[in-house]
Amino acid sequence: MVKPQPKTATIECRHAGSISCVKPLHQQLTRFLAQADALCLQRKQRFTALRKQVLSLICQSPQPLGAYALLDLMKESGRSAAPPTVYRALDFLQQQGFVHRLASNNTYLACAHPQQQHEAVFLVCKQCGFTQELHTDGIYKAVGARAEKAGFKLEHASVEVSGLCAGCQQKTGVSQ
Amino acid sequence: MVKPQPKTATIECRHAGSISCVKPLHQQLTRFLAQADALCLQRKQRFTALRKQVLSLICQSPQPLGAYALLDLMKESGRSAAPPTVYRALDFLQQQGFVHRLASNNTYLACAHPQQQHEAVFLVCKQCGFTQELHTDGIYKAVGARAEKAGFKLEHASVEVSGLCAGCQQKTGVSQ
DNA sequence: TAATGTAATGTTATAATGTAACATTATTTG
DNA sequence: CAAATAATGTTACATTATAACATTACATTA
Repeated sequence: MVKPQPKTATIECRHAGSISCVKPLHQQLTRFLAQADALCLQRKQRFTALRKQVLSLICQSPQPLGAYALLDLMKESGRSAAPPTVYRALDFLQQQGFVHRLASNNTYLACAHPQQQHEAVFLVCKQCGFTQELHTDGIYKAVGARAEKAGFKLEHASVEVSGLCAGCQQKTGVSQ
Repeated sequence: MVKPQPKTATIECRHAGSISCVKPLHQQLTRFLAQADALCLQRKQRFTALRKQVLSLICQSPQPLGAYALLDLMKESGRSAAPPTVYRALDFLQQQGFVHRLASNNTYLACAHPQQQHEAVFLVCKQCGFTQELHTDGIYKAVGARAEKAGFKLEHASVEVSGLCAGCQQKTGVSQ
């Protein structure tokens, strides 16, 4: 996938912490890494160079990255790496809530709100790959209520939406 | 508890067609296949022996099946098959809306309501693999509204919930 | 600080999932 | 029937992910 350059997210919200969801994450890289560092310290987890590099690469990418794309980037930057290395780092980063995995296309992206537990909705543009993370209580409440009604104990819910982002609609939608 | 439905003893929900969402699909196999057959005829699509076998196997499984599990079942039943064969059949069945694919665990399951276009919510038990397909307008309306607000043109939404089904909660949850 | 235990990473090999490309067979249509 | 199209067979390979074990880094404490 992926050719045209993505637009940036334009979602307004007010979360704790120093990361803004309005500004693209790669423009706040230092801040994002510092926050991860602080959270690890607080949680007595080790934010090693490897983990930091992986998070940094994901953070700098305009689109979510696959594990092997990540591996290639690591090699380019001089660090030899094999699949288990990157998968382990990804596991850690997911556990800490710093990245999410998109099951619909096997990619990973930085989480805009690593401070708190949350569930998110992802809007994945099938044209350019740009992915927005939305936080919406309403949807998860509805899912939770529906699950409970079915006697099901919800542990994790994943909502992934495929379609066209605003930018790509303009580019491809005019002819129709 | 299921509300008593008006008329036709075998149909216990309000959907068009002859398939009940209350009764397990494998207990209505013949009917399910007949319906798929009828829909294909109507749509001028070919419901070949291969496609029928794949749908039948999926339908008979209590849990969603992976493509390679399906392949094994086909081999057991005497038909030699290679991956592209089963993937092509799955593609067709998905296009016709007879099966869904679960991205969260790369499996396929029969659709309880192949008659109409719909979006579904899947409750996947991480213990036993049993998966329920729910239809809930509310959730999809909420997702759609949220996407629209973000200027995103929704084409497909996938909602997959992981947790414990009622049965497995009893088995594993007693100590708590 | 040396000894020890644990966590993290390196390394090799392989499993699991999915597709490209082209050959062959079956079905439909002129 | 011939020709076109659709479906399936077949080979090879791409992509995604993990198992198993070796090594290194870090932390603890005697």
